[in-house]
Amino acid sequence: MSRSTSDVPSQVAQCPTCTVREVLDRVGGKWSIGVLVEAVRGPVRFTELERIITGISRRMLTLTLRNLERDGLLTRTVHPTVPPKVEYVATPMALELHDALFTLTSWAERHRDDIATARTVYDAAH
Amino acid sequence: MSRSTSDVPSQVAQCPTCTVREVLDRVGGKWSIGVLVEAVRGPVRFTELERIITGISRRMLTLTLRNLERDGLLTRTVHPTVPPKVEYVATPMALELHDALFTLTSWAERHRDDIATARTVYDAAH
DNA sequence: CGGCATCCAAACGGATACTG
DNA sequence: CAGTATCCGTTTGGATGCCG
Repeated sequence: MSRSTSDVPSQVAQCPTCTVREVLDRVGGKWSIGVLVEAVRGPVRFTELERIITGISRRMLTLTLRNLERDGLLTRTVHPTVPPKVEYVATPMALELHDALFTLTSWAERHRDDIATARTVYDAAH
Repeated sequence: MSRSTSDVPSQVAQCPTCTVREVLDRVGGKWSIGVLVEAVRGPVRFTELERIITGISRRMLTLTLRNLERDGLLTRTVHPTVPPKVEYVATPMALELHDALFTLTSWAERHRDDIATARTVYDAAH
């Protein structure tokens, strides 16, 4: 792993660091993961999400959905009925991302206690 | 797994979603990954980081270092010399995290073009 | 039902002067 | 060298009214 350039397929993000940041810029938001996870389970409606994801505001849900849709992680389907019905579902790409996040979940679970301890120790010393 | 009930009101993560968020709360910051990556490569000094990580301010470097240290991801070593010398190095736990992030990197590389395309399409339609 | 628009508060982050 | 303190602009996010 060199600091200098290796073979790059496209233009931006040569270094792994930047690549990771790309992901983080998408799902690093406070609510993105939560919305994503629900959409992976199957089609889900706006109001459903609002109920499931505790604490999210109407505005943030909208913003999160729009961003995920824009990045091609979510598909938005409008049913022209009365009352209106809109369903969101994860794309194949999002499913893969969901699986990739499992590695992180695993890490977090393994080290949850270590981190808690580290914090306690640090806070005690400062 | 029911959508309807929120069986656990606790602050601690039971669901995978919350677990992922725990990680993101640590390394989701603008500079965390960059600093982490450098510290994984070996001991690195404050000024070195300031030079390597383009665009970071002195304040943000300090804050990022303190947070990573607090979470037990970085070890800070002070050499009582003149002039002072402080070295930061990643802990074993951080090394594992670094590896786990590779899965995400891989995803981002595979789908970089897809995302770019999705954005173009979305922006054109709105 | 599914939003968008508006207003406001808090968190995040940059620049830089100062210090042991 | 390795920070801390301060100031200030930007971004993020919550609450809510309105509307098709």
